[in-house]
Amino acid sequence: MLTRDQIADQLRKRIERGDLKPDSALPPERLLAEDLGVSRMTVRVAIDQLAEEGLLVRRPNRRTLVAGDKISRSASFMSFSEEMRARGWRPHSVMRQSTATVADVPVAAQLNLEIGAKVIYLERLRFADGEPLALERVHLPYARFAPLLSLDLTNQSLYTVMEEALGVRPVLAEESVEAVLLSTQEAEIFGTTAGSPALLTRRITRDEEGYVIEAATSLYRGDRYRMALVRRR
Amino acid sequence: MLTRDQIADQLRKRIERGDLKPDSALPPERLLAEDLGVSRMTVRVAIDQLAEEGLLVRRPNRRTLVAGDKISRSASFMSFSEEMRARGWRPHSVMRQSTATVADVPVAAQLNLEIGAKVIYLERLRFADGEPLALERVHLPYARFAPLLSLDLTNQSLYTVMEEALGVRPVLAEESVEAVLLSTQEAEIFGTTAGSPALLTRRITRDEEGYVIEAATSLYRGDRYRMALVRRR
DNA sequence: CAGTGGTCTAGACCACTGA
DNA sequence: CAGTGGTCTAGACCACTGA
Repeated sequence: MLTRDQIADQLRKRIERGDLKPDSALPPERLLAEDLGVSRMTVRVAIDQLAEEGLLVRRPNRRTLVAGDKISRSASFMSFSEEMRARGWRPHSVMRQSTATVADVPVAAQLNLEIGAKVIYLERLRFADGEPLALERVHLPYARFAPLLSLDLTNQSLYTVMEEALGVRPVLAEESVEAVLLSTQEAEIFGTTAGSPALLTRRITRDEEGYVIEAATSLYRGDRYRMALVRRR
Repeated sequence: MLTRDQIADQLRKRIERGDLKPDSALPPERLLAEDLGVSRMTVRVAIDQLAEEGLLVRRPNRRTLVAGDKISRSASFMSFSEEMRARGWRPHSVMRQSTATVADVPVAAQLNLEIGAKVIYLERLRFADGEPLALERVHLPYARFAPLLSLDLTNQSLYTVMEEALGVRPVLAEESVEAVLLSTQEAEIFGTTAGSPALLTRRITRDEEGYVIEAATSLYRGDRYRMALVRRR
């Protein structure tokens, strides 16, 4: 039996191959269901999934359209490594710090821990195509993530390691983004000049159960990085 | 018969009233369906809707949870006025320019028009609690939006006017965000100093049919504004 | 008017959880 | 093991679109 995901994959491939052209209409749902030997509801959830990704555009009472070329993909979040690869840049990292320490007031509040509770602190300088692009500072609860300290995180996505080694899936991130100027110290790390513009993002990430698993800040060079996102209404 | 939306509203109210407490489990879907006299599938789409908004947290094979207090709402986009009111600030605007002009190469590319096609240009300085916060520049296709030029947009949300006066609903926005420094001219408009950090967002907005309805850039003072967003994975 | 997506029903079977 | 969410079926009726 064909599942929702298999049907979505099939449609995705047809679009990528060009069988279904941008701005053209999809066949009627009832016809797709019959051709694929599934019920119409199953076709609908597959279409919903692709519409959510931005590949298809639903129009009430009219056929669903294949999205135009320029609509970019979903608003889901990616790790630094994933994002850089998606943009065609080669990522690598230098680990500057990786220690166990204790939570001060702001960190405790962000991670929902007691003040003084053990936490892990990671600081990585992240490169794209050999150039330093972002300085990332992450706090994690020690109780859940102690094993991370003995793993090599230099060139691995933190989210991938969390998932594969600890079975923890980050699913929701609340982020804020602001514009700041680089301090002398920060400029030195990037090899640029103090007072250059930079994007500072703060992120609180939660797992499937809604528990906070990470409080992170990332400082991106303003002259090299632009954040992209898709919003819906 | 109860619909998906009515069921979602009912659950939303129960959560707001505190009948359903944060971090507690929702009743089983089968029980809710029976109590409400609807089928389980209908209950499920209502729950999906609230989970999408961040009010509920689904857990496979376990009861759905009411989200904890701190999880913020959806990642949908808002107009400047809507966003300011949501943050508890009083918005107002000064219209600096509102003219018909012709599309140059970048504007034509963004709006999917021929070079030289007629477009509307709006430039507004936007205030929060009496302080200048953002400089917004918008291009719209003249063919669809000519009536806007004769309306008062000084203190109205552009999206509200589009919807109410023209029946056009903005539903999808592709945005990019970067950090820049204010030029002497821009600093003068804000009444601050050149070289201050600022957030520059570029936005392409589409209607329900996927047509581009707006190409906008907004320049936010970095010392006063922080962008907030929620990402999912 | 036929075509089409939006929504709903009343079941069914599955995989996973946790006592 | 019972409880539970995830997925699917094979229909049904509705409202809107556009010829």
